[in-house]
Amino acid sequence: MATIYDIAKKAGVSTATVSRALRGRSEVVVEVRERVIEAARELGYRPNRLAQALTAGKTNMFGLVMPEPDGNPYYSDLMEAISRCCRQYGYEAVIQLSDLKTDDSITNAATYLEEHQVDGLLLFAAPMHLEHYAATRTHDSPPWVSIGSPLDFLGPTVRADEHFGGAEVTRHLIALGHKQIAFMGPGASSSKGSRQVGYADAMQEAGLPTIFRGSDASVEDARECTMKLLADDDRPTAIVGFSDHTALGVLRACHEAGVTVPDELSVTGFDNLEFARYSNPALTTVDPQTERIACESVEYLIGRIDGSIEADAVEPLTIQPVLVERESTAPPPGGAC
Amino acid sequence: MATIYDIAKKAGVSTATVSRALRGRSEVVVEVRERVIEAARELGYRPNRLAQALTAGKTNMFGLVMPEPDGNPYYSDLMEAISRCCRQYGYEAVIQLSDLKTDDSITNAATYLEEHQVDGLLLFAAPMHLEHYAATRTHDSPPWVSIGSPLDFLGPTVRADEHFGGAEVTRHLIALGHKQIAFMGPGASSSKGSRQVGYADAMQEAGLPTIFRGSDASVEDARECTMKLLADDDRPTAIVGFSDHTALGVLRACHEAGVTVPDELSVTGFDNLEFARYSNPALTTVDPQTERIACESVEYLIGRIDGSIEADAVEPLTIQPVLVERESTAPPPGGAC
DNA sequence: TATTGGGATGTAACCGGTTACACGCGCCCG
DNA sequence: CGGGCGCGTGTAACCGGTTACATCCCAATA
Repeated sequence: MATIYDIAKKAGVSTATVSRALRGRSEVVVEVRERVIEAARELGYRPNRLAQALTAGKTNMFGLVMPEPDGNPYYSDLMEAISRCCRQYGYEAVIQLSDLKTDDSITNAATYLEEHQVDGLLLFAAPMHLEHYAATRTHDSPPWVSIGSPLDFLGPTVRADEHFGGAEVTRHLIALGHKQIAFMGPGASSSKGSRQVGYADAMQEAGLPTIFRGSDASVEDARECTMKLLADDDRPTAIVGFSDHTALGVLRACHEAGVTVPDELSVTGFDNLEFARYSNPALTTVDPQTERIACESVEYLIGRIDGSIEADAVEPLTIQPVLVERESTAPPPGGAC
Repeated sequence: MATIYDIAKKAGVSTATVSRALRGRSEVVVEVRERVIEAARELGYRPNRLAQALTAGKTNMFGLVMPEPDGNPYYSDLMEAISRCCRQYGYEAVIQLSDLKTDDSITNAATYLEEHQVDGLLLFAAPMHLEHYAATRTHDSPPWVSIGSPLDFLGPTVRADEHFGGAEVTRHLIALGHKQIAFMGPGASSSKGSRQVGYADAMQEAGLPTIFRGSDASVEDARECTMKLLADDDRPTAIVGFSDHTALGVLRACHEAGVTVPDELSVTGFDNLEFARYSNPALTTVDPQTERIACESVEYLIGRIDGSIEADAVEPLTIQPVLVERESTAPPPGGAC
């Protein structure tokens, strides 16, 4: 590759002048500037961003650590939103996918990005991963923010109010007259702010018993667990899905079992993915406002960098999700009993 | 951040020795090596990959340029496959999303990655973007390969045999007895190897007329165009979707119009996304073997780098996709007439 | 005319690493 | 006892840029 030395030789000036000319510094006289630019063009010069970043001490990149999507389109939504928002502020998002196998999975991915001198980090991960990461950070680590962590995690966070979302969708079902409402998906999460707890709190508020089923967020698990649930004698009249992805498995099980949604069973999701609008029936779900979360978290990093936000201002920012009513919910069979 | 200079001072050795010790070179005596490593640990040292890459002339990164997913989960599948495969070979994938607004969209994204000194580029893009890119490359550009470009594009390419896939799914419908089969999605593509042409060729082979509908790959467009199509007096008995994403819109339109799939209408997709297995009815589709495409293209780049593959060995590698029969296809209503 | 000032340009240090080469030391051998 | 060898380590150049500072030149001013 051509370097500024090649340009300098060709244009008969020093590298300092080349650098100044290319960066549009005013000190360079017009005639020289044009000579330099012409030489650069002829040589097909491309700046080496590594070298630039090394001297500048700044890469204009933000690192995004997130799980491998594994078929769940939510992650491409998130990625796209973050990427777009970074660009608005003159940054590029560098994405690092991470399996979540061990406690230090996220930390490793983040460390890799830090070694690449990203100017900030966005972490989409579970509390335990975040705790591990936070514990390993030092004062000279770049600013970071956790996205969407559905909990009382102590640290800089921008998230949807999942508790509210979970409660809201549950209340929607209760208002329709449902009394037996199951939650399908990873339920063991103990964190206070989660969708699961939102569901549980809404149920308790209404004096109804909670029913947790499912072990992970996969479609297949949701399908299988729903199949079992539907075979029960007194099966629930509504299922709250952990995510749209989970709800897909639920809907599929209903189809296989010949159960009509929403006439015989109501189903809800969470994420408002594109397919939720087009599934049959279209899915009642919760829109977590991913675009807003993305922007707020990027803006937080920008604030940290320009100094307008202090490192210890850890007030988590919570975005209110909105309920999207569609076709998959209706009063329970036999009317609101 | 701590640098090797800090370590050198702390351990009482030169930076050269620090570098050697940390990289595990044998020349360093054990006692010194341990002293250096201990100092590094205490200082929380993290190597600056920018500086390393600058001297090494190598970043161990591959750039992936692909369109903004815009709700289509195919792209996260692709991204994940590529990312995973790169890692197997000791590389990391850096993803750059690109809108496809202008001819140079892809070129700009690729240039950005080249300036970051990626060791190779994977481009997922349309022929016109690739032509533009190829035209701007010079001999000192890093090796690159186009992925999935469904055509007779001249240049290094790994792709699914989309023509075969399109033809295969069409033949499947013909074998079931369908005579009026429409293609839904962007149809104007003139490139020889596309799904569209596969469909058209299979129809012609059987002496049947082609019916092209739809203008782009969006779900909404597919839904609207299908609605119109279903209102026709002699509507088709089967619809070949450009992608699973498109088929989603088709299925939705059927649901809205009260048309039962597959009893009254057969529908097929292309991509074999996860939701295709769980949609109602489960979608007959074509699996493009994304995992294999990803691996082959990464291996091509590796080959170019280690010199085992010549730059002008442009024989495009074509992967045979496989038809996945599920529930959305059946003989036409009234039997095979 | 000598002085001052300021603009254009070059020199060289620096960012954080890697490594070719030089050097010093101890050991072995003739 | 001297020369050669090899090992461990340090010095300094280098990767490709940016920029503080020095320098030079010319016009304006006293």
